[in-house]
Amino acid sequence: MTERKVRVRFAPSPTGPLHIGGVRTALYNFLLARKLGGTMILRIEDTDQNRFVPGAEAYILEALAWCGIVIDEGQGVGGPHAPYKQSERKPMYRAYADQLIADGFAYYAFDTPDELDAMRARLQAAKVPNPQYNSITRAQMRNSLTLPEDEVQALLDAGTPYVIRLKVPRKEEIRFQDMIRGWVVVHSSAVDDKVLMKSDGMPTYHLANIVDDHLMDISHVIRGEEWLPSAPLHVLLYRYLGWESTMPQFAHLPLLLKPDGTGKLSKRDGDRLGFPVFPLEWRGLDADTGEPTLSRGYREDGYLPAALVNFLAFLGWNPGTAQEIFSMDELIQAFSIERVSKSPAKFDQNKAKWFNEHYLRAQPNAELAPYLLGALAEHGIACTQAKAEQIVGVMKERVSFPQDFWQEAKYFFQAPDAYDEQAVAKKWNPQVAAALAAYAEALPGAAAAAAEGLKNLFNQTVEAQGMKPGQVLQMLRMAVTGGAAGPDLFETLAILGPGEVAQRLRTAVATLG
RNA sequence: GGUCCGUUCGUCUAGGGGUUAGGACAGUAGAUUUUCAUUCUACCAACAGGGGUUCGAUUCCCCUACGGACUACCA
Repeated sequence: MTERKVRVRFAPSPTGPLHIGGVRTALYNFLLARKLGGTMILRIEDTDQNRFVPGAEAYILEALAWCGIVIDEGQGVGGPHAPYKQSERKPMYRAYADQLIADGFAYYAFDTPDELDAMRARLQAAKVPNPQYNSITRAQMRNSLTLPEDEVQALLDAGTPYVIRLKVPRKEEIRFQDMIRGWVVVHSSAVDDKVLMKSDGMPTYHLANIVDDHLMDISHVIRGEEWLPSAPLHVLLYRYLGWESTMPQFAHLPLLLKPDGTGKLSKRDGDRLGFPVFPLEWRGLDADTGEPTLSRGYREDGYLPAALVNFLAFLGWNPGTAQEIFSMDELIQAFSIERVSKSPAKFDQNKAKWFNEHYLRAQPNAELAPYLLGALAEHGIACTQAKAEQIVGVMKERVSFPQDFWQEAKYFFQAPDAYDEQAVAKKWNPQVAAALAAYAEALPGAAAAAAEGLKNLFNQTVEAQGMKPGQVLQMLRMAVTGGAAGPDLFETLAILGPGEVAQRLRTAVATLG
């Protein structure tokens, strides 16, 4: 096999927000391109004007960028094969359909929707196992294969609506090699005479896809398994167009399934099970009611892009080693299509969360601080970058998502307005109160405001009161934070500062007696 | 219904004709921690079923079951 430049493409339809499965497809394309020193192309497949959704294209671009999937060429970045949007390439497709007709591989069909329905109904009534427009049934339909030439011409001249269909042979074995599944063989009798050009003059996905992949010199087609059934049709198109020698290699990715039960993961599953199926939040309109809808996004739910990417990469692929944590660069190094599994993967929120916790803990405080700062700003609370970094530093071991910072770290900014009743009932008593009061008095004079100094001072003060630190510690935390659990207590006190701590202790002692 | 694809712990998966079938997530228990969390340790848990081939099959082949995708002038 001759060496060929690796050029892969991700070709979504702008019919709505990009599904998480689509993100994975894009990711695998990107990984392969980078791994092999190739080019990653983004093409927008918007041949169905009825399903166009405003904002979907911008969403796709933003989602990919957020994930760190870089587009080398295509929509949004340009390149030698522009335009990269099929609606803008419309004039290019017709010539290929004409070529197919001229070569006897395609034909005009004038059947109306009603006639097509009637045909299917007839076939179904006759218990034909697979009703379709094909090598047999086309003989009874109104097309350029059955109609006299002059009549066809007359219909064309009269502007009668028509489509162009592929003339699929009656008996032929169509085979191709899939990089993931090996040889796939389909008999042509199972393939119908697919519409290539619609009556509105737009190509269908099938024609546009093959023409563009050829024109853009695509070397590998990596797409979801839902395309496997139409791959034989695509092979036929490459052959009839005379492009078989440069036909890309196919890889059909296993599907992403619902976490429970069975079936393809869908938007509704996310709503039902309470996790996002989209990378970014999406505001759309309900297809049935037209009501505005809001779909959650991984970004808004607090997932770090690196965590999502790592998680997604492992849904259907693994390196064959024990390593599970991979940066994008490491994924590029380790990735190979051969190690993509054949079987579909169920979506596991627990694993996604675990990845996120891992990346959160590995993230530098300086990069985490903005999350807390943002929430503080919303509540009108001022805070320095340095203090926010300190807080997220002690908090990040105990949260799953950045937005948890505010909820968990509230007490750094607001004195508790209530105390954990159970803890109070169990451990609060006059001696404890006295010890805490003594600590409050000693605090302002603390030589060092660092955790270590505060701890020593606490131990000395409590022991001077004739008690053991362990008897008072829990109540110290409770008096200062209101709760019974949290990060290292003296680190917490250090961040708060001796003055604030003393103040809160006095309040607690006054309140609880 | 038809065509195609698939099937290892609850989940993601490794493995592969002879293995105590490995790892991770989740779950459980313990250690550490003033507490919670982290961390560490241990435990729990799988080759869909039936036929072949073979000295031997979870691994190769066939059948069945189950699951999925597709079956539009949607992609």
